[in-house]
Order: sequence, then structure tokens, then C-alpha cells
Amino acid sequence: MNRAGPIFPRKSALAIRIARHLSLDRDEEAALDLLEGAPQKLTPGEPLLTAGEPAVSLFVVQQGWLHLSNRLPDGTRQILRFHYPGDLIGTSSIPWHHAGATLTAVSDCIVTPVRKGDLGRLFARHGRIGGFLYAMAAAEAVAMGDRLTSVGRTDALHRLATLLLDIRARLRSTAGGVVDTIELPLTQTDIGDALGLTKVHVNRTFREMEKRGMIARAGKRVTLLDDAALIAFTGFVDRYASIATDWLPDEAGLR
Amino acid sequence: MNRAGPIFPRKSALAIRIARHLSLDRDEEAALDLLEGAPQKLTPGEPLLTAGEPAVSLFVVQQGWLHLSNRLPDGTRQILRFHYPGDLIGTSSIPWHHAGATLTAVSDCIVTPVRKGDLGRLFARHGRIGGFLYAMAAAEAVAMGDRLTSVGRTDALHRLATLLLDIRARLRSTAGGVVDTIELPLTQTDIGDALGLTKVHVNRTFREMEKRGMIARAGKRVTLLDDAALIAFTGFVDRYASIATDWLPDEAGLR
DNA sequence: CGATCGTTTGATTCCTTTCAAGGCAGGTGG
DNA sequence: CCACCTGCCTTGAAAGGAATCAAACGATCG
Repeated sequence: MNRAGPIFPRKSALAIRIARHLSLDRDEEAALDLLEGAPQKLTPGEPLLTAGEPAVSLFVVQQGWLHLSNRLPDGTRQILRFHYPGDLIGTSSIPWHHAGATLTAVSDCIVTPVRKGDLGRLFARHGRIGGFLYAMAAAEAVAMGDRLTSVGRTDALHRLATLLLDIRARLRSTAGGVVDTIELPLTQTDIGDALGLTKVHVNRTFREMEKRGMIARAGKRVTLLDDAALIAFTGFVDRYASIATDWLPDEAGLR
Repeated sequence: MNRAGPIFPRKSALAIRIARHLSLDRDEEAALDLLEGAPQKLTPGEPLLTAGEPAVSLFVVQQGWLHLSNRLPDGTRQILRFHYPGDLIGTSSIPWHHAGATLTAVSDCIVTPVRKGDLGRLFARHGRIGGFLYAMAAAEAVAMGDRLTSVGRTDALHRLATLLLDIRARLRSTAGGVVDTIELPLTQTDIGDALGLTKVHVNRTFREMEKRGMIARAGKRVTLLDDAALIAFTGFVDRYASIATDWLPDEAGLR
């Protein structure tokens, strides 16, 4: 890797994702090209934005994983969701002047800032893109609802299995191809904080899954051994496979 | 009440909420006036939209409460959030052609439909309103994150206290005035499904809160006895108090 | 090579569930 | 007008899943 400058596609991962769902006209493409600022690198564990802190920008993930978390008065933490390349993150600071939750890098990351004012202009001038971002946010809300369901109503085995399927589904939606082995940059503590479990119990649950032949592990690498069985076991629904845009007018319909 | 036709403000509760945060020009007001279809009544327990069902419309809550829920293969239910007047609901069916979760009336309700295509045109032509809807969705996502944190990381007493504060905060943001007594249309089973607890334990937790002098109950009416103490106890943050719109261009800035 | 962070394992405790059943209020039908 | 049903609230006893407490082990790092 070249240290002199960021190496990632000239096109933003967000622009690529949008273009995959929406056919953009010249104006819209130009607006997206000007949206993001200079790329920024993060190392594992580095906070990008802390809850309560003033926030003037959102960010686009270009490379790496991050997570969004809350901290309780007693110090315990809940991880709300994980973010992957192409995600527009820091949306929790849109409705207020301060960040509503904390963003932390999980792996080495590259992100690009989007000033809130610029996002506002994008919404005002290129509403179709705004509509797509709205749909993306809606899909993410559904995914968070699935997590809440998992945490609120299922035991540790189901929660962990669902999380693994969920992570795999997102990696697939980015990577394109079929992924069946996951390289997990997460510690068992992180996983526990995402699932509402202690790290000790996460560990026991991993072992239980191995013993049952649901997964195989090698270091940080996890392989899902029987897809169909896991999906049947958890009732998992992939929310990332696609996002409908037919409810948005096509270019002509803009009038 | 007059049965001949719906009795609620000519103005939609959504338009009122938007206008409270954003100063609308004539065009935008007109667009909002045409957005919603004929009002529809619901009785308690009546489903408005069921997960998996094809969905062509969202809805605006004009009166009453509803909840959004998921059901697991084994029949258990998780309530994801409650909806109140002024909320745009059914957004979980935006990214797909089918509803992503189930909407059910909690009390007597009046809702008005918004066709997805009409919402799409609103986004494309009146992007500032789209931006506001995006901010509203972001605030709701943060609130759901708070719920997830509560369910994943706190015990029954904290969860219930937080829920009561949350419900009270939303009623206040609608009702305007100071509300300290809540008229709960929810059964203890509903509350359990929202908090990831059994109805039995919800009951014991209510009693415990009474015993500790945190609340008083009379039928379905709950009174929060010591605000400051409850807020300190839970670390509750009111996410509904306000929504920033200064990141959106004002009318002039539209260009 | 000590130090630190993360994983693993065991023993015990505890919060919540499960199972069971009585009580109460509102609605229905005779 | 009242017996009867049904849904919801309430309470008790026992069982269970996960947390807590404790400690050993392994790997990475300066």
C-alpha cells in the first residue's frame, strides 16, 4: 500500500452504490463527485465521532468496518450496528447539533467527510438521490429492528448465529461474490456488546456452535457450515440484497 | 363524534409537524396538501400492514397509537417502536415491494395513506421536505438504538422506567404541554414484547416500581412521581424534543 | 521477555422465565 | 338482569440461561 495518498477507487463507494440502484444523469453524478471531502484514515479502535460531541459532518465509509455504539452511565456499552464500505454514517448527528451515538473504527478504515450543509443542498437540488438515501436509511432501520428482535426475544445461540448471517450478508452485498468464510476483526467483547451478552458467554456460545457443527473457526476466521440449516434455525432474512427505487421518478419524471 | 366523516384538523398532523420545523413556501404547502389520501379508521388490535404483504402506501398517523412489530418463527413477538400522531409510518416497506414489519393499531386510530410514488415525487420536487423526513427518520433510528441499548444492557427495572419516560417524552412533543400522567392503552403483554420481557415479569416490575415510589398506578393510568430521579436512574435522553433543520437550505438557497 | 489484550474454562449466583392458578372486569347471551 | 366467558392482571414456586467472579492460557508488542 502506498502511504503517500489514499488508494481507493476515484469513485466514492457511496456513489458506486447509488449508481448501482439508480441511473444518474450528468448533474447528479457531478453533485456526487463534489459531495465528499478529503479521505481520512483510521486505525482499529480509533473513535471517529463521540456521542455528545458537536458534529458538522457525516462520513462515507470507503474501506474497512466501523461500529456505532451507545454507552450507559455505568460504563457498559451497546453496539447498535456495524458499517461497511458504501455506508453513509454519522446520520445520528443529522437531527441535532451533537452526535447521537459514537462511531469507532473496527479495522483499518478510510472515510470521507460530507458536510451537513452539503448534504442539505444535495437533498434540495437532487431529491431523487435524497430519496435513495431515505430508502437506504429505511433498510438500515429494518435491519436494526431485526437486531432488536434477536436481542429481545432469542437466546445466545440464536443471536450469534443471526449476527454471523447478518455480517455475511453485508459482506456479500459489497463483495459481490459468494462469501462463506468471514474474517472477523471483532473481539468477543465486541460481539457481546452487539448481542447484549458478556464476552464469557459469547465464548461459550461459539464453542457450542462448533460442537453442534454449525460453524468452524480458525483464528479470527469463521466458516458457516450449513447455510440452509442456519437460516432455518434463525429465520434470518437478508435485508441488504436489494433496495427498490421504482417509487422514485426516473429522470424524465422530474419535470 | 360525527360518523359522517373524519373529524380532525383539516391540516395533516404530518404537515403540521413539518411546518413547525421548516418554514414552507406556497409550493411546498400545496404539495403536502395533496400528498395524503382519504382517512382510514382502525380499532385497537387491528393490523394496518402485515410483514411480507405487498405494500404500495405508507401512512400518516393522525390520531391514536400504533406499534411496529416483528414475529419470530416460534410465534414470539418483538415490538420495535410505537407511533404517534404526526409520524410517517410504514417506511419499512420503502426499500422493498413488501412490508418489512407489521403495523398494528394500539388504540382507536385515524391514518391517511401516502402512495409510494407520491412520496417519490415529493422527494424529487421538494427535496427540503425530503431532507426533513430524512432527519425525522434519523431521530427515530437513534430512539430505536436507545431501545436496543436498554434491552441489550439493562435489567427489567431500567427498561420499564426508560420506556415510560420515552412514551411520556413523545406525548409531550405532540401534546405541547407538560404531561406527567400517562394513559397507557398497552397491555402488560405489549409492554413485555417491547422490552424483551414476559408479561409476568412486567407485572412484577410495575409492582416493584410502585413499591419504590417511582410511579403510581390507577387502572391504565401511570404517573411518574419523581422525574429527576427517574432520569438520573435511567440516563434517559429525550430524542424528540427538537429536530435541527439548519443543515437544509432555506427557500432562497434553493437556487 | 515482561506486559497487555483477548480467549478459554470452572464454579457460583441471580435475574428472568416457565408453569400454575386465582382474581377481576367487561362483554355476551339467555 | 345475571350467569358465563374471555382477556388481562396478579401472585407463588421452581427451573434455567446468562452474569459474575476467578484464574489460567495464548498471542502480540515494544
